[in-house]
Amino acid sequence: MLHRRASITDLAKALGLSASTISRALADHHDVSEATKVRVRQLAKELNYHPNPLAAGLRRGRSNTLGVLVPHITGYFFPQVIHGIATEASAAGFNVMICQSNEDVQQEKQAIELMMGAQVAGILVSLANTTQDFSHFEDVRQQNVPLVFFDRTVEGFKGQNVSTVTLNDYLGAYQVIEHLLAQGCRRIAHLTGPFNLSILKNRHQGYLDALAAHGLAPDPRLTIFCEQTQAGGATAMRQLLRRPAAQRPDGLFSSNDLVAVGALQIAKKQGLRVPQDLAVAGFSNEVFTALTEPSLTSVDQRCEQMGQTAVQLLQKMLPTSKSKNPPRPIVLKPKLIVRESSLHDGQGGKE
Amino acid sequence: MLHRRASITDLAKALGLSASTISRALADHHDVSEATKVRVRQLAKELNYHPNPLAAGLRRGRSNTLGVLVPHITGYFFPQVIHGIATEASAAGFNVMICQSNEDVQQEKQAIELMMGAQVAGILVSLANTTQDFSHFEDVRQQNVPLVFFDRTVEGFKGQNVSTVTLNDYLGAYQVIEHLLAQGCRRIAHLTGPFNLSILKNRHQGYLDALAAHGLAPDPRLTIFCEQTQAGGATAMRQLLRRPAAQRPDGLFSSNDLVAVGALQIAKKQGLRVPQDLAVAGFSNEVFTALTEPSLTSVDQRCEQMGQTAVQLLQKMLPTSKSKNPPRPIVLKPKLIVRESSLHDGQGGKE
DNA sequence: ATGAAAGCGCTAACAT
DNA sequence: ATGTTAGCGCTTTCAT
Repeated sequence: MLHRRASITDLAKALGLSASTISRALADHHDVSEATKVRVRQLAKELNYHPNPLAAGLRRGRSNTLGVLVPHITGYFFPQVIHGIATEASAAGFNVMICQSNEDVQQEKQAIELMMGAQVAGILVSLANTTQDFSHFEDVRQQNVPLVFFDRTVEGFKGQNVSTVTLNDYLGAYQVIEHLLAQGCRRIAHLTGPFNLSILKNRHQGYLDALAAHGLAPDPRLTIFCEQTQAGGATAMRQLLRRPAAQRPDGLFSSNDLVAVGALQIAKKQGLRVPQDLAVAGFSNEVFTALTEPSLTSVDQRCEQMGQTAVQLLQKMLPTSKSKNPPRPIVLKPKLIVRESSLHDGQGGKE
Repeated sequence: MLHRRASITDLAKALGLSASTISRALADHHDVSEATKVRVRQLAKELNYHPNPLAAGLRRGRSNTLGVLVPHITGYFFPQVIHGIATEASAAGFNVMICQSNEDVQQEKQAIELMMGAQVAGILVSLANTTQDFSHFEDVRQQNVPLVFFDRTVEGFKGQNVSTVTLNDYLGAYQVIEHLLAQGCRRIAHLTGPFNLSILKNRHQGYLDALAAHGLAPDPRLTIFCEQTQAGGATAMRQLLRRPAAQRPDGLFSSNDLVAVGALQIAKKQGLRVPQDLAVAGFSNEVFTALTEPSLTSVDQRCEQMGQTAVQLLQKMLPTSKSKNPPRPIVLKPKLIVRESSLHDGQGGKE
């Protein structure tokens, strides 16, 4: 038994063939005789031969691994997107390598280097929320490695082999507001966070436009910027409830589910009935939205579909693909999930 | 500007030196003159040189990447462990490559091959719950690639370079039961799942032994095997409540938080007061345990610490390490987190 | 202090 | 249908 793994030359020697024939046989190349192929495959199995992807990658200048870079893998969204990516990639014969930036540009940079070094066939990225400078993607673009930004993208970083998949956040917010208005709400507050990422800006705009479209002038005092945590939501809610009765909201739209829960808990603690006195909706359809009391209306971000779509876009940009132009950006449609927290009559839970 | 990345020979030519000198200079080898090192580093920067890890790995037969293989990255546990791994690995100069088995042995096998092919310096695995056959780890062992099993491990797969980190699940369960008994519970039910993974078996044993230690004979009818989902918990609870009053539990310990929530919701719906009529506790300290009403008592699994410990064990098994014997298995101590669902007096929330 | 040469395992252009 | 040759980028002995 060998200590090292069997290599292609081991097979070649054992069968009295050349390395190239072995290589071709294993690749099922058309001009290798069937008999030889059988012998090669047979021996490969016996010797427990596994091809060395490093050597192949080095030689070919490209591997069959896709790199995925996300800010983190906590919560519902990113793991689900990754699941979609993994499924689609696997079906297309790709391996997947996952890295986290921990919302840190420096780590984002390192991860990109790691992936480029591994000669990945393409890269799928969702940006860290602090990323302002994109020089670390220059290399990727220059070497024509296909790049897909998903969910958290950049304006102004275009290229032949660069594309994007996003959710229509604007529409998601718009739908929430229309739903709350239909439930009879007239003073709808909005909890949001910093606007560096366009996501939150777009949701805010959807909120404003939906109100305007229904003839309601948005009250700027009802948009509250808060920390994107449960505590942040609690603080914001307390602040809202300290105001004179006429200035308090009868509906609440939070751009973040955890923030919504924080607000929900304070509202209940202060004696408000949800949804009767205050209808509440969040964004992301986190797992726990189904577990709170009342359960929380939210917006599903089509996570799996986003992952799958991202891989499909990537494939269109591979050198093997015949499409010439960079694929157009894809924008997915969000799905409003109505639950108890916003449904004035009925039991909620329906979709 | 080059299309391809600058290589070591590009630097060599440009400086009139040999490739070996460049290699040594970049590795800060002691017998390269300081002057040369400076020139090399300078030019490397100018040409935006990045070493090619594939070539280095191929040559050295080992990379500085660690492979992490988990069943999935949903929920709280695995992402947190991975975070611990990533932090510790990064501090030690390792890159991390994450793969999922999706609880499927076949995918587990593929991922191991991918990692071995990438010449990882070591592998950290938590097994798929269906894994019975371990032949895919034979290769890893034979080539002496350090292997650490965490959380979900195997009995009977030992080796010079194989080690384990687990949680003391038995103790976690034991502590839960002692806590419930202290709250006055006398008939404590246990919701659990299939025993293929030793985790659930150990928690069940902790449950039994804790009762016995306090002079209570465990009633086998109070151990319910159910699907490990919210729905499974709901079904189990309904089943328990259909029994005559004297046979119903006054305490409930679920080996899974989601199952606990399902049970909790049914109990409330049927008019039981939690914790007064039924004290409830789960296991894993999932994020949502703090968000339910009442909030759910659970057991923290020391996720981050588990990840860090796993990397430390791995380092001890690297060829560079001086330790000779395989490190002893590490067993971490769980931490009971008491919340409202089990606290008969007081408000809970303390740890 | 530096260079020459060999080779890790694989593939692909160019023979035959 | 198979072999020969060269080389991907790097490290490492062995020279000088």
